[in-house]
Amino acid sequence: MHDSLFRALADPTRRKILELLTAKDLTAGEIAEQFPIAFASVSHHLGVLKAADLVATEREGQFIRYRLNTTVFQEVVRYFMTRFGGANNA
Amino acid sequence: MHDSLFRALADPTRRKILELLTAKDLTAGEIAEQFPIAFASVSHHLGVLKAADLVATEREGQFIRYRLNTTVFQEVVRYFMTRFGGANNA
DNA sequence: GACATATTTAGATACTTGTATAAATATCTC
DNA sequence: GAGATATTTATACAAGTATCTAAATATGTC
Repeated sequence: MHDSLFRALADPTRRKILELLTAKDLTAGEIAEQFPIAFASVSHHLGVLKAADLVATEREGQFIRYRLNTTVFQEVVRYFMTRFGGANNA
Repeated sequence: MHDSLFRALADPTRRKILELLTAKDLTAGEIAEQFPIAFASVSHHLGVLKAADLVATEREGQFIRYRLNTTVFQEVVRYFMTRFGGANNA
């Protein structure tokens, strides 16, 4: 269940994309500009992030705007807090 | 810097190992028993977790005991809290 | 030191994945 | 609808990885 989520977070380009989106929502092109790789490659990463539900999209005319899905991040934090955040073994 | 950490978390077997270690410290053999894969494969996963500093080891005679390194988990939570936990864009 | 147990390391293989280029789809403007 | 811009999808390929078996290392016991 968490699998696509953690796999999505495993790539540094994708984590960078997420960090960019914390500042403000961005179109696919605005995101792709920030990276030295091909637009299609960034698009692939965006697809992975979307499949993991880490981002959501909305079409705006020719553009597709990406935004963070903060709900899922809360789930990630909850995952770590519940499993690893409590009292530790001796 | 976080790279080995997130890559380590990307595999479900490794996450399961971490969860086992939340209950109590375990030897490599005790961990390996829990999985349907070869001992050597589990050993490989343990090596990845150790390289990511998610676990620490201590030799006990013939055995090697693994324990969680909770400090790193706190760093993970902090990563998410600082970057994605705050107020969101409109 | 020889043998048994515990664990890791080495080498091989199948699978996954990140990237590229090229083609396809979608929207806008004329 | 033709052409331009924005984005995704298809295909291919190189690099990474999860797993296996076999060999190597480390410790304990005799």
